[in-house]
Amino acid sequence: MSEVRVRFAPSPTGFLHIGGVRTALFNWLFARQQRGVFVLRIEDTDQSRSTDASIQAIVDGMHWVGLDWDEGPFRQTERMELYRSRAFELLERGKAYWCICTPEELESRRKEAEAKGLSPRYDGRCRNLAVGSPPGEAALRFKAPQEGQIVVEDLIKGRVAFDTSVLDDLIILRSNGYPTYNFSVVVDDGLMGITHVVRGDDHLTNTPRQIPIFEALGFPLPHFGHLPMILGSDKTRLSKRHGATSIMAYKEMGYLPEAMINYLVRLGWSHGDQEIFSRQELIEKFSWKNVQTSPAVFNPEKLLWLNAEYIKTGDIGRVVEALEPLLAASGLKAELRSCSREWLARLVLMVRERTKTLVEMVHWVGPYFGEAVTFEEEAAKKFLTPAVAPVLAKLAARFEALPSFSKQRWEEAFKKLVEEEGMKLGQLAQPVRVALTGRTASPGLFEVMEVLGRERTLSRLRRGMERAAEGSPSPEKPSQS
RNA sequence: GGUCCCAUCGUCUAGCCUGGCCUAGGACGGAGCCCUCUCAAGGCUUAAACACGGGUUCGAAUCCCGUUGGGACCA
Repeated sequence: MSEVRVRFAPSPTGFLHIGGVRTALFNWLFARQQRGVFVLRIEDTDQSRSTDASIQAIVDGMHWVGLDWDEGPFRQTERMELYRSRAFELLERGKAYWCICTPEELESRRKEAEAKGLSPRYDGRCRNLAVGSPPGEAALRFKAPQEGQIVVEDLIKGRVAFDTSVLDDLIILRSNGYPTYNFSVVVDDGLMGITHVVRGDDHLTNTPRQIPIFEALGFPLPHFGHLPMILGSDKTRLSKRHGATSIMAYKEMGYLPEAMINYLVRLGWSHGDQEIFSRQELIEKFSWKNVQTSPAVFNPEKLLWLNAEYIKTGDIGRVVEALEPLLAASGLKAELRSCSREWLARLVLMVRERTKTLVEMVHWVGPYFGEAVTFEEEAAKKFLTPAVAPVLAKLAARFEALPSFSKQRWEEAFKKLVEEEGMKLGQLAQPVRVALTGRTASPGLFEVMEVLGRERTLSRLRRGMERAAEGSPSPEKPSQS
């Protein structure tokens, strides 16, 4: 058994696309499962705007989702001589020929053919001309087979047959000396010893064009697999209109890479009813047989759900680690330095089940840093009213009488006071919540106190009481009962 | 236009290869109820699909043909 070698060959378009990540993922999973080699190759031949920055974007994206490669990144623009020499080799061996038809001629003949209802293929005019050294502008064409069938045993689609009559003699080297896509791909896949070419569905019809080139070049034929496309909600190709398509945009939106991978792998692949997979499980269970043949619609809501799952059930250290840079970026650098990892983990543990993204988590976690609270005006206006100020004062006094924080004891004290005042639990809970967090929504009150600690709980309670005593600064009359 | 691919709830999918276990299962999202100091989470319940038409067969989501509808590629 020879070693499995697969590749991911994106073109640098400025960022790494979600569809690309899925293609990379399937290749990567197969490579890791088979203990093979995963090659990264940048297909930048006709990308005049291909820059180091867009290659970096691909590398960064791959790093973020944790898809590591064993060889590369190779750049096609650095391999031009390879393509040229292989093209000339085909010329020498009579498998390619110079075509001196000008683009204008080709265009007019194409239109003519179309008008007659024929397929607009190259008519092979220069095929038997045997042009020696070309006088000026000329392209090199491959002599495609003219009879029989080309059968692709696709890993995913099964057997697909093409009639060679649909193939024309395609250009392999343009008159400007640049190789065409179909040629450079074959040279690379052949030279790199790729055993399984797995790529997007959109290349399926390129395959019968490429197979004869593999053969002419004397390369062993790899296996082929064509993955169905990822579509947007309107069933058209996924694009910016459907939301973010760059993988890094999801990092910025607070998604965990493991959630991203889990979502993407289920888009076109399944293992029974299982929804959640660890990376190791994926490597073990992945199989081409279970890859879907039909396209899939990208569903941001399910991705969001998965992200929430990973946030609330994932390893806490891992979640904290992913959150920290976002916290630092939100202006909490100093606070982050002065708090302990244990305390931060407790805080994250407290809020994680109410946040679906890390960005949401940053918002949820905000009130627990620093001494003072920032009241949300609406919340303060509604719940910190003069009427509750005395009760808040009593509560603070009772807590203060307790020597140290105890969740249970404080809760008892709280409930006792509620009872004595003839209130409902919620009537006091909300003002206290606003006093402690500045907001109307938070984790359980006593958990909040625990994370805040005795001193901050007390001082925030007093501050809330003051604010309540001041009453609403606006002239509006409170209308709530 | 030619060639090729595809078709199960709104979406991701199981089942299809190797017909009967399918009055079609799971998940997201939706609806309702429960829990509840708020917000979540959680629990329970529920609506929702085999594109259509022919065949083959005792029996078809599953096999065959066609139609329709999507998509890709070549220009």
